Amino acid sequence: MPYQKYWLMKSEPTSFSFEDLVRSKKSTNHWDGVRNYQARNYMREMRVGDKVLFYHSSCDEPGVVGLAEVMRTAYPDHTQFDPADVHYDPKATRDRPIWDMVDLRAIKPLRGPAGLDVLRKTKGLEKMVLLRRGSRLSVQPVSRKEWEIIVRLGG
DNA sequence: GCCAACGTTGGC
DNA sequence: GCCAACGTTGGC
Repeated sequence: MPYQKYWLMKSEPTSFSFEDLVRSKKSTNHWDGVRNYQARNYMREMRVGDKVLFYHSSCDEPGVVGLAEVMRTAYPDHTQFDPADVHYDPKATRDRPIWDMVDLRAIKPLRGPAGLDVLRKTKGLEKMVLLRRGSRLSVQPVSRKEWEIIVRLGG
């Protein structure tokens, strides 16, 4: 396998939670709805086997709740073509898709969820994209060390 | 290409 | 619900 990378992906648990991923067939599902170019471009960099921190946002306890891995590299997000979908993009066509998604498989939940408050206080995570002021990217790169620290936090 | 207005994100 | 920070849009 080529060089393996680490990522963090945000989801609002009310729309799609880590538990939803676990309950999916083969614990695998597609990650649709990304509508930000930088986040999309990061997804395009993903390779099968890359590891992902699954983050819950806009909820009572925001934080990393589970580990996942990339099962399929970027391919067109079907929701961009569907006028009935909230993520519909009239500028996208089947011939010229704009937005991509990847498939993820749940590896395991973190026993002690690594809450945002905890992450902020944890040594070695000072430079995490997630913790940068004003950072809103829903798909972000994570360093190997950051990954290891957070996995250790989660037991 | 500038930039004001507007929309979205996401913690609190 | 508030609001800071950021991204996008569109007139010029």
